[in-house]
Amino acid sequence: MLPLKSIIENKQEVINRLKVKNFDATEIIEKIISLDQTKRNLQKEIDNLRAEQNQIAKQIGIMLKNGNQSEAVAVKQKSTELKEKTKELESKFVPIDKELDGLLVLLPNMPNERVPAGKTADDNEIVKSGGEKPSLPENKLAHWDIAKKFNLIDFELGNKITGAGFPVYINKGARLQRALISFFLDEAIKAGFTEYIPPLMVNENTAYATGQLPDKEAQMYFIQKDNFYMIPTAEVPLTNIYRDVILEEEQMPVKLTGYTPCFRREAGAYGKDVRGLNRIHQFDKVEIVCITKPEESYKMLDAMVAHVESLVQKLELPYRIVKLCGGDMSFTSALTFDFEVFSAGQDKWLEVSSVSNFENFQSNRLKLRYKSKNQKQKELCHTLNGSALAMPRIVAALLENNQTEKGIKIPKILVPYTGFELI
RNA sequence: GGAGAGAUGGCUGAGUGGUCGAUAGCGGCGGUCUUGAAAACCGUUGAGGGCGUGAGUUCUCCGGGGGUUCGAAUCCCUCUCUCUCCGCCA
Repeated sequence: MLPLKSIIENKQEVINRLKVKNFDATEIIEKIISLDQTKRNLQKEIDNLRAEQNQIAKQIGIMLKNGNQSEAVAVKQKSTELKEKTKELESKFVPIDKELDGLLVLLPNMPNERVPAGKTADDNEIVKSGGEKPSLPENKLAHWDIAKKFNLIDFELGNKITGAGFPVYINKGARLQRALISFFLDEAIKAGFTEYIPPLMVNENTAYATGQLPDKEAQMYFIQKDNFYMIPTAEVPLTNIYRDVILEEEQMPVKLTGYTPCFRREAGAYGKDVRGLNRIHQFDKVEIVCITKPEESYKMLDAMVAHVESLVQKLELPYRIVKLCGGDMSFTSALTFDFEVFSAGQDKWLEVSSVSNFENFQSNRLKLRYKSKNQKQKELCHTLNGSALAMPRIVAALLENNQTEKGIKIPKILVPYTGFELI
């Protein structure tokens, strides 16, 4: 949620920047400004009335102490009248306040000035490529065939136990998965991140604070009986650790990491991208989350991108870094870099990470602030997060790119984790 | 799942209808003393909003929501959470 103050103060800039996200905010902002004005006026009136009532209540207290019963009764009447008037104003105030909130929630985050205009993923900007695409024989396989051939992942078994999109990992398939989790966590810890194992289900407040509610309700599994949501990403519980927190300046930057399974309903997903591991309902991911001072968030974004890059490099995967255009960015992001790895069996680039700076958009809802050392003022922090990394597509690319006559070669860096060099 | 107790400021913990945004202790910050530090002493120390250039002023907040009252941290209803005992259990 954009802070109201900055919307009012930089009205034109907000409108212009949101255009990059193909969002016309003109009307909403006009409405917000006028509602805010009405709200303030009402609040002023209500405050004054309440001040008067408080005054009277105090007087009555003193009168009764002094035994002036009759005097007190007379003043009570006055207060009752004021109270009715206040109630009347409040009944106007509440819906206005709600409407204002409802409108604020509709505004996406402002894209950074570096974000290119554009409508779809085709307008994204490839900022860097690395690694080399493998040259595979004609009879190369896609990962779902490799998984079957070596009995690594059983998709049908998942259908039986749960349903489509819940694969079962077996033997070296399972061990490879576990190796990757450990490797990613170790790398994050080396880079200064603190590991957490958070809950996999969250309550409504938590889901709201990171923006999954009301926006992406359909994406989450919901446990009706207890009112819990299954997390779609570790970002949700990890970031919420810092909900309603006021940090000291020297506590920043905060750097968290955590491995969790992620659960996504993917309602409406269909067609070509859903085969094998490409899009599933439950998958494993190591997430990194950072909290910084506003002036340091873009430096941190660069560091996070560099960290993720080092991971795909160590795994010897061909990759490219993509800067998302306004039209392809998420609602909450100000600047996003996606990482894609080339999966040679399918001849496809697969998105394996998305690293974003949310600036103060999330902090505003989280009420995550810091107290600066010199000026005593409290200011909203900036939050960032990224996958480092998401397993299934990494597994897909590793299986596909490393297929040889003798079997699937495990990248050197992973061997200490897997305990085998070949599948 | 059953029975009971509780939720107060960074923490501990008072407060059961009238200057209570809240006693006290600890912690934090500033100062005196000291070569420096500790101790001791003095002072200061919650969050959010409105109005005001400012000093300031005012409103709201004692787990969440609702109610009673001129007036509520204090009474009533409801929800959530925590603790203790019993049951079940990795």
